[in-house]
This record gives sequence, C-alpha cells and structure tokens, in this order.
Amino acid sequence: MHHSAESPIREPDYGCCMDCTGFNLRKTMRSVSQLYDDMLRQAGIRGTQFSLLVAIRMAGPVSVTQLAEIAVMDRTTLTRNLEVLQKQGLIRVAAGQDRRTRLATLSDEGRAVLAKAYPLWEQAQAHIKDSLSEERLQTLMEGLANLVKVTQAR
Amino acid sequence: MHHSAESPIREPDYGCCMDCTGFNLRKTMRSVSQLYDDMLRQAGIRGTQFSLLVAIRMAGPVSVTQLAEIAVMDRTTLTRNLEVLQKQGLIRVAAGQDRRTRLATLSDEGRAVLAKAYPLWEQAQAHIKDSLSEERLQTLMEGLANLVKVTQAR
DNA sequence: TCCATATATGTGTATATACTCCTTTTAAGC
DNA sequence: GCTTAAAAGGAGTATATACACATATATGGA
Repeated sequence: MHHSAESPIREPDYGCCMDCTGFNLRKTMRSVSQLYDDMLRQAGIRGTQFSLLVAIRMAGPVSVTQLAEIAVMDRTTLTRNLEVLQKQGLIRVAAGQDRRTRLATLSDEGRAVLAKAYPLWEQAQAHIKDSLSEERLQTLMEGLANLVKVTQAR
Repeated sequence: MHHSAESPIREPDYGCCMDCTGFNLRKTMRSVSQLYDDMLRQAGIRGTQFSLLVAIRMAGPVSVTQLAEIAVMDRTTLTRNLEVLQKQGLIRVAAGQDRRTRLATLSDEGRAVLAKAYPLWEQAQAHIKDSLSEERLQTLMEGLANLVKVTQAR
C-alpha cells in the first residue's frame, strides 16, 4: 500500500542545538559585554575599546598583526577598530622602520581616558567576581582558553 | 624640596585587565564562531543564522520580542538579523492577530537549508566535544549560563 | 641587480550588535 | 466611548566582525 508514512522526510530533533557552544558563547558575550559597556559609558568608550587601549598600552608601539595575535582578532577587524580609536584621538598610528608596518601607541588623551576608565572596568569585573565564586570564574576562564586553543589549532 | 617624584601620575598596573571576563569571552566567541561558520559555509549560512533558524523552527510562529528573549538578544539586533534571513527566503514574517506583532516562521527553503546545515553543525559541535572532555564542556556551559544570569539580573 | 615570493596592511562588501528616538496598536481607567 | 499609558516594533546611526581581493614593501636567490 502506498501511503504518506512511507519515506517520511524525517527532520532531526533540533533540541540539542540549544547546547551549541557557539550559540551559548555569543549569548553570554552579548550579555556580559553590555555590563562592561554600561560601566564604561561614563568614560566614553566600550569594552572592546578598553581592551584594545590596555593591549596597546602594555605592548608599547605594536604593529597591527602583532596586536591582532594578542587579541585573537581578525587583522582586518582590528584595522577598523583602530580607525575608530584614532578618529577619537585616543591612539596614534605611524609607519615603523619596516615601512609596511603601522605601529600603534596611546596618545596623551588615550592614556587619560584609559586611567579614567580603569576604575569603571574594575567595578564591572568585581560585579562578575562577586556574583560567581572566584574558583568558578577561574575554571571558566581556563575553559575559555582551552576553547580558543582547540579552535585555533586546526 | 620640589621635585618631579612628588605627586606622580601613578598609572595602574593594567596587567590584570587581561583577565577581563568580557575580553576573554569576545576572544573565545570570535575563535569558536569561526569554526562553526567554516563548517556551515557549505550550507550558505552562518552560525548566528543557524541558531536563529533552529529557534524559529522550535518556537513555531514566534514574535520578535519572544525570539529576542529566547536568544538573549537585543530586539533591534534581531530585527536586522531577521531581515537578512527573510531576504534570503529562509523565513516568512507576517503580522499576528495582535497587529503590533510580527510572527516569524520557516519557509520551505528555510527548512531545507536547516536540514542541510544540521549535520555540518554536528561536525563542528563534535569537534569541540572531542577536543574538550564532555565533563569540562558541561561545566563550561553551566558557567556561561551563570554569567548570563548574573548579568541579566541587574 | 632583478625578479619571484613572502609579509604587512588596506578596501569593498556583508553580517552582527545595540543605543536612541519614533510610530502603530492595544489595553486600562474613567 | 475617550483618553492615556503600555507594549510591539522599526529607523537612524555607530561600532564590531570577517572574508575575498588588492597594494606596498621587504627578502632571497639567480
């Protein structure tokens, strides 16, 4: 007998997709980023920009490619992000000895904004630390580092 | 005596900023998202779109606000993301009984693309599962859920 | 020296993200 | 029923992200 139950288009059970590591990471990233952004708004910068300013402050005059490796960030993404910081006068970008490279450093204003932003960042970070236990947060950070490792090495 | 060592502008040690939860989440998210995006490219969609298609498939006809809550996503972000899916013909959006609402459902093509994408997603997910231990991944997911909780409840 | 290749970076384009402000529609008092 | 507040959603603008492609400079071998 020929009826519709034959060769049904059996779709998978998509329920397990809610465990998707990527989905959960994006979700969490959005939620957590907003906490930092809210705190840092008072300093006129966002979390992304804060992290970049810190990285530039610590890595001294640093090339785009080097900075991209530090931040595990696509190089072209970084180019656009640096444009914004430069337009805001927070960093300076100049050609290096190797004239292919462009080296980023903080401007005086960048240093000042970073100094103003730091205690605000501390508050956001403390909120996280106080809400989770120190140990759990540590475990979490290690887990994230592992994820980066296994997704970079491919 | 008046010398420059008096009232120095003592900048903080920014080293601890490398432990920033937001920074590490963004970093990890970028790296992991690229794994899923690479796998899903064969189906013509990205990880973000896959997750949305799954959510719409499961939540049936669902309003923008409802979907935004499910995905822990800003409502206006979701509007833009749905526009893309609609333009690609993967979903349909129609007004509900309450004419303020707009309800999203998968189109036939959306269902087909999702079915094609599912095994690709499974591969990416399996890569993560096999690289970390099942237990570690579970702990990590719980940690992420906790982070969402403490950053949403403010 | 000159050329092939590798390296460093930028551009065009598209998606993802979210804040602020605005419009439409419903629901709640009265 | 009318008015007003609440709810749902979109638009303008700006930043964040990354892939494919193009450009400029350096380097190494013939």
